Amino acid sequence: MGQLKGRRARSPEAKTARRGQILEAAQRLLTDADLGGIAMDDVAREAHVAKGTLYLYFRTREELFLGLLEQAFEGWFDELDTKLAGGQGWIPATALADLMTASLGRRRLFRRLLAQLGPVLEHNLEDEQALRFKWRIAGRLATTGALLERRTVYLRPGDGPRLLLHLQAFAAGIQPLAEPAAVVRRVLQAPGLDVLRVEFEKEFRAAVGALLTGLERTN
Amino acid sequence: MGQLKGRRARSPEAKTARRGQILEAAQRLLTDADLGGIAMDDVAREAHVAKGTLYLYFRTREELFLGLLEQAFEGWFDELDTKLAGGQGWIPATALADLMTASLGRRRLFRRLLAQLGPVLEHNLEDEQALRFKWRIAGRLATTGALLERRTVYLRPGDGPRLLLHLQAFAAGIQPLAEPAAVVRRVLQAPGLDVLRVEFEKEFRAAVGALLTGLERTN
Amino acid sequence: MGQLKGRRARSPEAKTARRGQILEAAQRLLTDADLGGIAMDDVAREAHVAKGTLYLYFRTREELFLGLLEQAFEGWFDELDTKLAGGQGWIPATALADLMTASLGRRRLFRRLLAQLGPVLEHNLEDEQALRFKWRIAGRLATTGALLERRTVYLRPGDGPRLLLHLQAFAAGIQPLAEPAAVVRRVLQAPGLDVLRVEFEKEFRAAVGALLTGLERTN
Amino acid sequence: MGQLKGRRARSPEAKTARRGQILEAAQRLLTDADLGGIAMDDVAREAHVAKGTLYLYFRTREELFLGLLEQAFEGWFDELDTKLAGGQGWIPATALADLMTASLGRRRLFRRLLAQLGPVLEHNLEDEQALRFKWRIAGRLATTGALLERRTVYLRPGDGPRLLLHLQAFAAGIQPLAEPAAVVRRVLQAPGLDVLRVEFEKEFRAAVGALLTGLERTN
DNA sequence: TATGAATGAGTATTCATTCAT
DNA sequence: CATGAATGAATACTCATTCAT
Repeated sequence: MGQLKGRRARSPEAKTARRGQILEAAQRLLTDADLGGIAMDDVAREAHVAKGTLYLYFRTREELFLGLLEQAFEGWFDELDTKLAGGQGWIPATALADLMTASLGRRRLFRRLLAQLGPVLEHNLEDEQALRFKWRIAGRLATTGALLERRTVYLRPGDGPRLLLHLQAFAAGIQPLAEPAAVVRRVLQAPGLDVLRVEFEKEFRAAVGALLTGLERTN
Repeated sequence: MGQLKGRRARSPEAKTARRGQILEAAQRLLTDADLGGIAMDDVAREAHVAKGTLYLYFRTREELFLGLLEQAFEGWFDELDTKLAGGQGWIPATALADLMTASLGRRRLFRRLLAQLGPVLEHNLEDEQALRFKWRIAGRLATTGALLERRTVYLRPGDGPRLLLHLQAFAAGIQPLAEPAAVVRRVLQAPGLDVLRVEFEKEFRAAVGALLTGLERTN
Repeated sequence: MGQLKGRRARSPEAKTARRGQILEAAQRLLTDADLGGIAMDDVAREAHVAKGTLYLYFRTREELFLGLLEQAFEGWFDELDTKLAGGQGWIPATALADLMTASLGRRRLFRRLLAQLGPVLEHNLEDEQALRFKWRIAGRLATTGALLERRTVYLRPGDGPRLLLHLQAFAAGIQPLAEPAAVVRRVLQAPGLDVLRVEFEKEFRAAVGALLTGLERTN
Repeated sequence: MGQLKGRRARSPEAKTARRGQILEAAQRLLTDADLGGIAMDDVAREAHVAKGTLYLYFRTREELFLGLLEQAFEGWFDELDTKLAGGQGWIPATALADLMTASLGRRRLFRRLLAQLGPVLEHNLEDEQALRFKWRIAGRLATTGALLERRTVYLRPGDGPRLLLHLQAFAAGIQPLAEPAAVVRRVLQAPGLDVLRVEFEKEFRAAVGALLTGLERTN
């Protein structure tokens, strides 16, 4: 784990640890606050690190939070890989829908970051960082997607990664409806607005269930 | 229509016209720039209006852009209503997928705003404004959703509005992938990143096609 | 009285009435809010008049509130004149101190405006307005001051107006201590800050009592 | 003293020095301009510091200027303490009036800030700041007031602090008459307005002289 | 490496005043 | 006279980023 608090990080491991320490701090803050409401100052304070130190590990604010999203992506892919590689036989559409709903339902931070990817996170990045990120995602998409294809009948070559992409897109799109801003949350109590009171897992499961069923029946 | 250029807007129609003039200006700016990159100064200049005038028609920046989104929503619902009320008989899943893909494919601004709804737009609003907006959406969701149910066999009561909600969520989620920030666009040229080079209509059609097929076969 | 609400003010009386209507509105607002917290919009609304109308009767915001102060000054002088001209014989120092304390103690608005005279009110005025105001004050200072001299033994020629000037200055100086801003009011609850918890009438009476006694004994 | 010009202030002393540098700049500006006419931009420029730096040392504009007033208060109390503790024997009323007039007569900035205390300075403060300020004042009021009581026969216990409070209130009240806004200064040249052409030291001395004489004769 | 003081561009919002109707 | 849209100057404050120590 490379325990360090105020010490200097000289070894590569120590540096990785410090990087992680910062990301964890950011993650903690994001549990309660919106991305837009978190300043670098806050992250530094939460990480028990000086503000300047942040910039030793991340070139920009966006890179920092993108790092968080990357981590979240990895976690998701890891889980899927485990689940998919662990089992045997074909996974029926409904089971897969359940699996996906569960994995994304649990990952609130992931969903929240996902929803900010385009509007916020992918700005102010060096080409290099953006490339690294995209490469990483593409790679895991390929791997996990392949795994997905292997465990299903209804996914044709190339459909695995694509499905994953669609799922995360849908999750990103549902998220703001499921966890709206404070004003909206308050306002949605009003009668007649039931349609807009959305629960992530319910809607996600429904839509993804239909989608997978559709693929199953078609192919 | 209350044509006015530099004149003062005294009549209700003239005021509505001026409001529209501002919204159009904002819309024009949004074609090229990100929401985050547009200052009130810019809108004022583009609308040939003083900055203070903006605040005569919109209480906050967010309200202004939310107004734009509302307009876009209305436009979408209008089109769907026309299409759905105009025809006869049941619409098969594939036809509906085509219809939806077309209507959303054409509405780039709508998609872009949709993607910013949660992260940006729904902050700094008065309860009153938020409520008005949500009410409006809920109302049209109900109407158009009902129309949808009437023209399909596979949509059960309540599924119409819900489907619309899912579609816009999916559109919002796909959008940032289809039109990423400049850095990302550049970077995606790299080989091996094909999966991430996403075209809105293609992906949307595929997913929605499957989804509707799924519903069709299930119900 | 020149009853008018939305009607036009053509006759001089009607115009004066409308002017009064505006001043009354401003006065009403000043009861609860700080001068700095009252916008021309507010005055207009309270006076049931359009904003532009305000500028038909007062050239600037400052002139409006200076008008209020002038009115308050007149009221004060009127009262003093009545009291002083009404009685007979010499007024002892203590009686005069009581009289003055009472008359200023009752005039909260006057005191509040007085405290803003220099910092705020006397800016953004045309020479003409400033002159008119000062002339008016000087005139009444002279009259009432003379009255004061006539009813006292210890005031020598010229001391009357001067005393009045000193009294209003002291009132203006005490006022912010007696009615501090909200934060301060809250904070003054803390123990050890008793010296700063000031009651206007008490302090004013004490100081003025001593002052007048001093004059009485000296002259 | 922590001499620094463009250097960074890391040590506590250096930080105090920088704070002082900012206050001095504000002070310099206040010599010619009204509080209301001084923007944070101006202070920053005058202090040769970036605007943001101001907010490293003062939370709000009000806090900055309140800091100035506090400093001025301290200076006044310091002088009084020196004068009062330095001498021997009882101070007669006239001598005390002279002393007070001199000390306040010299402190133009103090008087000007004093006159703005209520209307402007004590807004937009955190409770903490307000409390600190009031505590400080109360403390020095107590000390210097006690000193005052020790050197006089006519001040009874508790009258010392109170007298000081009255004196500064009177100074604050006279100040705008003695140094009115430009318009007024111009206008006061007119004949018949002699009463309003006020010289601080003269009026202050007269009133305070009487007041102290009154106390002397009474007690 | 780490620090945290310093920077300064960036901006939404307010509001007295004007002027077209 | 009255109205109330329109104006646009004015400004405190934030915060990502830099850089002296």
